[in-house]
Amino acid sequence: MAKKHLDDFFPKSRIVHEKSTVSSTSRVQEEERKNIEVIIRDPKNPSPSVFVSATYDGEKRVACIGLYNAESEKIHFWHDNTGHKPYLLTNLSPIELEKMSRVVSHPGLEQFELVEKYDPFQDRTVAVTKVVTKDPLAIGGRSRGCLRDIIPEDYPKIGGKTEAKVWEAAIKYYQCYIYDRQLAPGMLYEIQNNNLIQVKDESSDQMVNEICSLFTTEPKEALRNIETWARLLEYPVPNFRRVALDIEVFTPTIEIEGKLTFRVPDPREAAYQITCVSVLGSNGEKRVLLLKRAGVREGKSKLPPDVSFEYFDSEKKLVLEVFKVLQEYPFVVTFNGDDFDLRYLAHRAQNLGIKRNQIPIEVGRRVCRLRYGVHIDLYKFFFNKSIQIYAFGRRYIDVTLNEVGKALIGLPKLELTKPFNELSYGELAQYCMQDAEITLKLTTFDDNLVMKLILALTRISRMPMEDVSRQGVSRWIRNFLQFEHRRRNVLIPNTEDILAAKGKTTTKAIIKGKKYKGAIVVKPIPGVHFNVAVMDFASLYPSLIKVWNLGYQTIRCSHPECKGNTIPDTPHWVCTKDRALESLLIGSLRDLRVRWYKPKSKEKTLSKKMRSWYNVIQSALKVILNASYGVFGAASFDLYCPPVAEATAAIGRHSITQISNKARELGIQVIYGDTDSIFLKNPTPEQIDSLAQWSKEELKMELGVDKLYRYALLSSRKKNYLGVSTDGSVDVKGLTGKKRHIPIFIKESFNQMNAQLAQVKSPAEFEGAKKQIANIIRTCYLKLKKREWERIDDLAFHVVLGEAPDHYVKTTPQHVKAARLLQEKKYKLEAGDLISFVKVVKEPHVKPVQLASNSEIDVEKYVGHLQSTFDQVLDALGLDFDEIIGLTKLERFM
DNA sequence: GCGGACTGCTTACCT
DNA sequence: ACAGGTAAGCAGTCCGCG
Repeated sequence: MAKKHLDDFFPKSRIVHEKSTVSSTSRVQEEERKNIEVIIRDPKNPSPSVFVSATYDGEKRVACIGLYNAESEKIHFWHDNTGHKPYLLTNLSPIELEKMSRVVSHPGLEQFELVEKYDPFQDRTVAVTKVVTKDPLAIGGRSRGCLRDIIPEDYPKIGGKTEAKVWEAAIKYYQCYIYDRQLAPGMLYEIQNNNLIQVKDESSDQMVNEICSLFTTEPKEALRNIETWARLLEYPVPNFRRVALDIEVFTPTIEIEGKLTFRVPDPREAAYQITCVSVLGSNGEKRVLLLKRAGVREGKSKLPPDVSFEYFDSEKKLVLEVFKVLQEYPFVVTFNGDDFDLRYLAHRAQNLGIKRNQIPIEVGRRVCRLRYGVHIDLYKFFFNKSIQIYAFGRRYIDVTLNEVGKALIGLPKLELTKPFNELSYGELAQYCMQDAEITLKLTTFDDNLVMKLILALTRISRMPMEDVSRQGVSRWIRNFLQFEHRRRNVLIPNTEDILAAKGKTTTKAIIKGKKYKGAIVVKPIPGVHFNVAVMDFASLYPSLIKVWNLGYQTIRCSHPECKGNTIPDTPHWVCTKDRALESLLIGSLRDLRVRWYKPKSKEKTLSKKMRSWYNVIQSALKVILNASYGVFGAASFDLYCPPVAEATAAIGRHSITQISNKARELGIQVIYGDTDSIFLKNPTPEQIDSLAQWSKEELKMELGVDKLYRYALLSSRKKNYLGVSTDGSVDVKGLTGKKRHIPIFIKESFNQMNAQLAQVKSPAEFEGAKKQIANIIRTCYLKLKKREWERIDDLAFHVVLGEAPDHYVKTTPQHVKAARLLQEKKYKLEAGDLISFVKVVKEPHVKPVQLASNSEIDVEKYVGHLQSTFDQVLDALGLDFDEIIGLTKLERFM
């Protein structure tokens, strides 16, 4: 860290002094005045535009902002005119830098500036040098010889004694621009006299005020932060005019086992013809562009009459027509367009001799951008684990257009009845259009939920829409934290600075190879328990981060007087003087979700439209909050801080332990608990109230009733139970019968059992249900024994390949064995593919379902799986599998 | 040389 | 490219055993 003082620096011609700001509160206000120009929206003026994209224009050497005007439904671009330049920060003085020949002679160097930054580790302002460049590549391009490498490399050569450091050198230029100008992607802007000016729309003021009135007891700083978030989130969403695009390419076929299989053409080579492109606009435009080919029949399609069929005798003309579409629409949605459709189009266009400047696609390493619009690749968005699990509640498992389409909008891909290359024009058009339709509808269903979700995340994360829809939750979190650092003029630390200052973890994980100890799972009391209340802490980890002021700056802070503020079960302590940025921001997001958006999304008096809007926001917040603790324990996160993650988990354990003890003290039996929840047997409303009250007073944590089960059926295993709610719905958690890899044959019986259990209202009614359940199991067993399954597919296990088949070296699990058998038959398999296999008598005891026949099935293996699936529930019910299937004790012994 | 006890690997789940 | 904890099923290894 720079220990130098401003006095140590001698101004030179290239050196510019920036006005320095000192005290921490005035610092923030100062930054705000400087950066935020705001005008009030005038209803009579032409509508302002939404900030949707940000890039660096390499030719003009400035930031370029894409603005979408909801009225004209077009995107226009604005180039920076403020003279903002790329830079990095270093602890070296300009004098020292002047001595470094490779720095001074660097063609990209512009100037050195002296600036002050707040150092979060030392809790004081320090002087650093801002090395300003003409071009972001001068700071950290892929090529060697960029300044962020040169400075530390050459410092010893000029006799430098301390360590040369650079900061903020890995931030994308356009993000840096957003931070410095404190811009708000997803919000309204206007160009006035060629200046970019934020437009304040007063229509959301009332809501923002209402929200803020909920938080008047919060500290001023928190309230301010809540207001900022509320303003971003309450703002209305424009209509995004968009087009869904899908292309079909001639596909070489190969024959396997008499079946024709196709190989997806390589988009980098683009060696085959583009045969069909479907275009489906959100405004109703429906077009199919077809390439005329010899020997292709006209055929029929069931497409509606408003779809226009356009035939091209030249592929080049077809492609150029597609490019017109790409230039005409402000937003283009695809499913895997980054890696296939747009990439193929671009390379094919080159192969066809189309000039570069006529191709509106910028092909990147991983992304394909549009020169004049925004490309949203839904595959990347739906692939995002957080989106998959928390926003869509695991409704889809495989990220394919077919599966996602089926799961979210009930629209599967068209099934082909003949080989792809033999389709008539009509059939091809219909197939292609169906894909475009699924793609478009994935963005329009539930009142444009997906577009709204992307926009909400854009606003929270301060990122362009294209980035937010492709990157993971840790980037979203990183970016809004970096934004806040800049707002407060706090030096953004390097990952190694944090690690060096705060160290690693101290607790021992239960799982080998993990970095620290995690949550507690309370051992369940097996059996049937009537009248169970499940209480949980609302957003446990985000709440702890808020209440305990956790963040990289505050954990193990440098103030001696804070060391007494210890964290249970760890040697760590936390700061009592400064507020951690993470604590503040994550805490505000948590408060907004728990106290405003979640209740609003359920408020019956609101219109369906409003409720669904609140639901979008609360899901977006949920996705972010769910990851907000994990990121601190992830080495890939820029603000990685193991002690923060460890402390959070430790306080979590402490909290659930305390609350369990208190429950018992109140005379309530705790029959189970996991991480943030406790299952209470037959508690009175008063007992529940006093527990919640105690939590609020003693732990400063909100504890509420999450579920009321008529009864809960606990197995002896942790994370395995079944709960029947008061409304008769059944929650199945962790039980084998629910897992997706299990054969449908077994799953069906399991579901039948659940249906029986859902009927049970009182202990007395259990007897009848037990008989029914025994029947279900016996029937299933006998069907197996008599080999009377309907289709062999019903017996298939479905397991995902975590790696490519050749990558397994330590062991060969069964699904890999099956995968290798498929590979022998020339199937192409890679990581992420789902393998369906059955268990057979002969070595190696598994066979891919595609290659297996009924006679080979090892029935005894399946009986074994049937038993283990049901045993998890039967012991709690006091039933015995062997007895059910009619084995006497003697037979069992034999 | 063989079977049981054990560890390790892999996947799917829970919070 | 968010975390750790738990379960199941199988693969592979070690050890004892005349």
